Amino acid sequence: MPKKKTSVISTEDISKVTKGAKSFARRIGVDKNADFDERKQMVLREAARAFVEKGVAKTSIDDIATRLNVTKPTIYHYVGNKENIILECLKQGSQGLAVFLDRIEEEDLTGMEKLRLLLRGYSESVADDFGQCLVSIDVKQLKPESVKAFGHSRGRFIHLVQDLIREGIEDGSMRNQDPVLSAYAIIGAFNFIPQWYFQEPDFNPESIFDGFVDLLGHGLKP
Amino acid sequence: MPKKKTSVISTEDISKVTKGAKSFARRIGVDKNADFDERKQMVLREAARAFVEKGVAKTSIDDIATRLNVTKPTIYHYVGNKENIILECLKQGSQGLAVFLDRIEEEDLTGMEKLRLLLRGYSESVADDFGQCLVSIDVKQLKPESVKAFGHSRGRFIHLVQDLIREGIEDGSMRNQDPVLSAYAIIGAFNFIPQWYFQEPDFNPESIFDGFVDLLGHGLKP
Amino acid sequence: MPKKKTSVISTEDISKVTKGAKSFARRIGVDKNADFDERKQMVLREAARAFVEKGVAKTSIDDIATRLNVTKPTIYHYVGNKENIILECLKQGSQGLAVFLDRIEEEDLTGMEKLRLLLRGYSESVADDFGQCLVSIDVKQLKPESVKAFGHSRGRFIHLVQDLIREGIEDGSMRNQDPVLSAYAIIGAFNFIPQWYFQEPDFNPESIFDGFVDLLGHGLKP
Amino acid sequence: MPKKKTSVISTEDISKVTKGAKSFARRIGVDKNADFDERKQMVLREAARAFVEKGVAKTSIDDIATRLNVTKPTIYHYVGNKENIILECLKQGSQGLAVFLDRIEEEDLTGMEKLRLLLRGYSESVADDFGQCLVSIDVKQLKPESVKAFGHSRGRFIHLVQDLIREGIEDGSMRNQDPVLSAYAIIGAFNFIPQWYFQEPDFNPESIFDGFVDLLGHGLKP
DNA sequence: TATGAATGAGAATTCATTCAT
DNA sequence: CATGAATGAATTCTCATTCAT
Repeated sequence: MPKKKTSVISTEDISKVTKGAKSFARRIGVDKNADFDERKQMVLREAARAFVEKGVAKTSIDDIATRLNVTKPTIYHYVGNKENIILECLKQGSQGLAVFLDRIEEEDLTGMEKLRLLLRGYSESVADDFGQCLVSIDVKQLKPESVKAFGHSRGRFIHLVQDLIREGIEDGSMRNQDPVLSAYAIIGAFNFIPQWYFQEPDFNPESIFDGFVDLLGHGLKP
Repeated sequence: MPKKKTSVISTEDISKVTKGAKSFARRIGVDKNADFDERKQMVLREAARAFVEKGVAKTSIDDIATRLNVTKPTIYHYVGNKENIILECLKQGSQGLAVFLDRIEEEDLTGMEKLRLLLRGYSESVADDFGQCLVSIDVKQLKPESVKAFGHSRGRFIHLVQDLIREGIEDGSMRNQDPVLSAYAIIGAFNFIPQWYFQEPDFNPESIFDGFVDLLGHGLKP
Repeated sequence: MPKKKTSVISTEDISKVTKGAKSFARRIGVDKNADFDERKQMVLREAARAFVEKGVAKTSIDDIATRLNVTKPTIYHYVGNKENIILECLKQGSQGLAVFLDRIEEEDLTGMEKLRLLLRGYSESVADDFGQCLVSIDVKQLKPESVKAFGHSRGRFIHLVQDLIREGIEDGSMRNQDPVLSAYAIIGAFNFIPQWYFQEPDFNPESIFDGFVDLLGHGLKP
Repeated sequence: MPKKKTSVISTEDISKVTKGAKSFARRIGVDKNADFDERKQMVLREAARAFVEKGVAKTSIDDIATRLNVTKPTIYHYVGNKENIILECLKQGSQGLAVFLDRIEEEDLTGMEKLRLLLRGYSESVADDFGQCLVSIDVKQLKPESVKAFGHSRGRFIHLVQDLIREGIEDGSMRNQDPVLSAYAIIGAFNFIPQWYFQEPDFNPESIFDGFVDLLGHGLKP
């Protein structure tokens, strides 16, 4: 059970980055491009955290800069503008998921098994800073164009869950039920995680996944 | 199936309010009865809608005023300030629920029956303008004091669901499971409704409730 | 000969407005709309002066506000945004001219007489705050859309001068010459006025007009 | 008739510079001769073009750097700061003229002949990148000190034209007229050239000069 | 009551400029 | 010589809020 719940997954590499972030120190002899990308990543990660903690609207660029011990223009140096920061956070959140999505579509499993796999990925994803952005940032905050540019991934995920349920019903691994409603119910349950996760120290992604799968698998009834 | 999905429940009273709202500024004289409280309610209702549509952060007091055909100071006259508007919307959202909460605690039913009743109330609640505020407004947008003042209701609801599950397990109306996780899963599923509700014209509160109870009751598995 | 060269034309009404501008005082009992328009006009006039004195780029909204003894948001209250201020100044500059343009197109005169009339109008126009904006603000400062929205008037003037020269050549009131080049030369001469006008206390619009017409009419040669 | 109107006069040397400019950053080694002064000149030339195209205010140091395929600090390395760049561009613009000024003062000609010579020089000057800066950059953009340091040249030119007119009147090569106003009219006409030059592909410095001298020499009237 | 006017406080963004490497 | 990084200082614009009428 992690003490510091900032990011649960792959604690090692992130903490490495984080440590760097604290000083934002320049390391000499490192490949320039890698350096830039690494720092950009620090900025995005810190932004993601701020967004999750305070909400996008209440997070000013200055806030992010202060957290990183730099000044506003530095942030702009790496990420362009706020809309872009949000978008990149969302994108990185999606990418975490995408890995699972791709894997699932390839493998040869029953609908139920696939969904299980997907939700396992989702519960991990939701524990990551970017993953939390993905589920907690309200798309209404973005400009319509950005929404469109991004909306795709969200839609893809929803449809995939629906399809998996349909698949499961067909292959007999699931009960007959409304795939659309069930999909929304499941996704809603998972999206809600970041909103209580930090107040419940007794759970980690694994135990959450287990509990959710238990409920969603067998239902409330005896 | 409602055509206009602005608010599905109790369409009658709402439309009454809405009609009033449109001519708000010019109603004086015509409808002297529209006293302070009634008008305050119009302001809040319109604010709630704006919040749901555009998000709290992107809704300026001016936006609300414009929707009501009045000017900013008028808004302040009735509702004090923005923080207060949000708080009142949340409160009214809670009150919709509270009715059910109270009823449930009184009646003599199994845990499962009570939860069912509660969720029926919740799904209706979630379809109302204020109810949607309740589930969609991020408490992070509020000042810490306000959060504390309000957090109560949200907490109360969560705990109630948890308790009902515990009750259900004990009285045998539910399977043995983690009450905390199950509660969060259920609430998450319902809270998510407003985020997709308007894009799915095939469902109404009733059918959603049925679908959700079906899934949450029996689970995905056969 | 005006002492204060801020605006030469219609000194009376402008000074009246100007006096008001200094205090930006609220007069009671005045028609609301007129009030707004009047104040908007003060803002624009002061902006125009600032633009001419310091250049558009070096004139911040704050500068304009300070000149009027108000704060930035007040400026926005009346005029929307900077681009708009510039545009309105240009528009008002054009309108000053348009009066002459229209009159000229109607009357039955030789090309030379018409041109004379036009230039008389132009030399007056150029002495007004807005007229100076018209000739001294570089359109490159504006967004392409605005340029297009406005470019019209500038083009119209240039073409009119060209046409009048063609007309003059045809009706024998002018020597045969290149209408395009002559038009540009004439307009250039007049547009340049604001750049030296304030340093030459010995001239006023009338004497400038006379001198220019003398030169442009008879040429340098004996 | 030149196809590419970037700079009409002395196309050869300019194109040489231009070619260099494009590979500026990578030229080291290839062309070791491109010493400090030469590169500084490239920077200034490119700056001048940018100023003319987009206006001083809208041209950032970064813009200039990008055009040259280098980074901002490189610009600073060669030219110190923006004010200085502008100043140098103006100075070089003046120098183009100065050549003519000096020549004219020496030769033994009538006022009219001298003015003709001067304007021939001016019309060429105005077609050069730096010359265009000279006539199109608003001195208001500069700091007062710089204005004073530079204002001289502009003044010198104006006074020279006035003097030549006086001379012409005295020696009988010109009609009697107001030398001050005539000077301003003439200079205004020429200064205006860069503002329409690029939209009128049918004219080149030579034909413009001819047309202007025709108008200014003989006047509009028959 | 309702309004127009005005403002303080911030927020995003840009840009000239410097510095260590 | 050239660069990436970083910054201070503006600047445009927005918004919640107040107040006199």
